[in-house]
Amino acid sequence: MSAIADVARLAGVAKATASRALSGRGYVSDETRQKVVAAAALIGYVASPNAASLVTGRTQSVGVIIPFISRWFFSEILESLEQSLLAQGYDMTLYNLPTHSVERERVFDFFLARKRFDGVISVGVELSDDEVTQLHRLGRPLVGIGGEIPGVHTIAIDDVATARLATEHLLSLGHTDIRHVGGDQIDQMDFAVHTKRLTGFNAAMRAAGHSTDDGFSACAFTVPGGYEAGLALFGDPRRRPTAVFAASDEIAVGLIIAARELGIQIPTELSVIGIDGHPYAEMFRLTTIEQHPRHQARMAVDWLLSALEQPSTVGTAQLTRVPTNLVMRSSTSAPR
Amino acid sequence: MSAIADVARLAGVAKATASRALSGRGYVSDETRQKVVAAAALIGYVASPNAASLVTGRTQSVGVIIPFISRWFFSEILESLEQSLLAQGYDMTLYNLPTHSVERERVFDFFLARKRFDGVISVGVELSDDEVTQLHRLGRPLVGIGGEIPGVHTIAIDDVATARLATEHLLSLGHTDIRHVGGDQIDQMDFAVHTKRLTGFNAAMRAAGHSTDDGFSACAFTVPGGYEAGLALFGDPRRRPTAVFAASDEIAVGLIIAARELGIQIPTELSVIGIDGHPYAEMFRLTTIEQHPRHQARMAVDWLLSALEQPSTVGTAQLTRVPTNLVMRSSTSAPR
DNA sequence: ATGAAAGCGCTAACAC
DNA sequence: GTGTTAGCGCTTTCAT
Repeated sequence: MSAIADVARLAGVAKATASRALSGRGYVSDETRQKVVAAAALIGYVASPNAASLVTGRTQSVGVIIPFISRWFFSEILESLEQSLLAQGYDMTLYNLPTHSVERERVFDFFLARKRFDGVISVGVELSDDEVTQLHRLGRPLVGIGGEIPGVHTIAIDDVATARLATEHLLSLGHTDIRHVGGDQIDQMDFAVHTKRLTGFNAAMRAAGHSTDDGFSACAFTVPGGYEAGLALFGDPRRRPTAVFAASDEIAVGLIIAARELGIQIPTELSVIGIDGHPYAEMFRLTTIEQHPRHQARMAVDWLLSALEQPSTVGTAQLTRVPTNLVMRSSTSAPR
Repeated sequence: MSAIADVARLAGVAKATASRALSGRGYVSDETRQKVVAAAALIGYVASPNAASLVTGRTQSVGVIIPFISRWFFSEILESLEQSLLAQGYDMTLYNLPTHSVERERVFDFFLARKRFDGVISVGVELSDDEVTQLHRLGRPLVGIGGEIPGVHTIAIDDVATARLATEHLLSLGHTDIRHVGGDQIDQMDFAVHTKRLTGFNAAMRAAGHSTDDGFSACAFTVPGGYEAGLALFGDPRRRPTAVFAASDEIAVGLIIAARELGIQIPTELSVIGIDGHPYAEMFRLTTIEQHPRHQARMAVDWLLSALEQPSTVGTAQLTRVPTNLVMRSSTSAPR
């Protein structure tokens, strides 16, 4: 509607002065600023971000690419990213990129190429070298959450160590017949999360002198996934483990639901531990390892925004490990 | 990087011709188009949407305002919106607006006023008259999902009728001692969804000649919320209903978990019905009423994009009721 | 069917 | 401190 020229005319100054007064950049006398601000308020002036972007190259918005929206960890990240960005005056443009998707190429070649963002946050997406190069060529800072990407600043937990910690907790209680129920090893999430958690489990088991043969069951990374796996795994009492390390709280909850349905007592007959810090953990009194998604999200935004202010930081790509911590609840105990 | 001038030079034509060839608007000979397209591909030209927006007024992006990200219904809507919009070449900018939030004013006055979108989709947000006026003044189409807003085209289910249908199912099985467990009547979601579902419940109960005194328990609209309510409601066997209508599948699942923990058999001692179509419904064999979020999302996008093509449609604000349907599973049966 | 030129609304240099 | 001027990269009349 109204342009900055209208504001300038009304305030009796030049466009440039009006621009300086409103943006805060450059020298303007207090008196003039007041006039300009009043004039702008009077006619309800709102700057056109397009026009500003065209000349400054900044868009005041951040692109987020993420493979899931509805899974707890990711929606938690998303919510936190949105809040942090909004608080700093940034819009958040969302690209939902399922792992094995035909959209992926399109998002990179078409949507991201449009450069409608000042930076990109990649959540749980393992970018290929080509994709990183492509993104870097756009000259915009890039932050990853969820796993190491060469040349990209990243916030992530240590999946192997976390899985080892979970397993060690069960071992320390005296369990020896422990299973790992986690994501399928073929149909992986990015960053080989499934493999890393299995690796941590196997390492802990072997270090304690236990076999890892037949120690793993695959399932979908969801409550129903854990439920299905639980029905299959606990069906035969003779082959039932005394403890299970689930690769996520969702899976752990599904396992517990299945166990209860089969009449198995938690934790006297079966101990279960998960990873995440999901709100359901409380309800199921699930022992779990928290990975603080909101904290990770805030760190990512902080880094991105500071990289925007100090473009020198661009070379500083490094991996920040976020500590995870064990929260004990009564889903685990010593084997009887 | 490269601008349209580069493409034009390389193809040996004027900027205007290059623009026409690439955008598809206006007359260009096939031969010329080919040359231009080849030149663009050669130097990896991508049009600057900012510059284009500045002159066309179109941004090729849509703003979405939504109160929750992690609740199933909303994340399902979000995922579907994103897919539909992406498929049509639109970016999606997300504004997460918790119901009682201080951010709300800021989003309207600052973020939405920037007009960085061609249209707005409001999901589960009951816009005030002022907000609608404000949005309409921006001259952009607006579509709502979740409840009637005067002057705004809306996609919604009939909450009262849906709640009545759910209650009638329990009544038709022969239940007379039925409770409704739903959202708090003071701390409402937008569109008074909590009240509407309670209203539908009360209407069905009274129509069948049953009292509605003491027939309602409030809880959070989540699985843990339903769980808490269930522990409280089912604790005393003497006051236990034979059936419960839960205002959402999440609540219903929480109730079932609580009931099982208390040793109550579903459905022989207690029948439960919910609303949503949540993926957990299958696992808990929950009878539910589906409300098809993805369908609603697609309808909203379709309407918005057609309104963008035919601005005449602007006056056509109307309420489209999305049909809901009962899916019977074994969480309900006749009272014994 | 194509080219030349104007201008979308803003900010950044450079004068004063 | 403030005004003038020159574009940012594109689309769109208006000529031709």
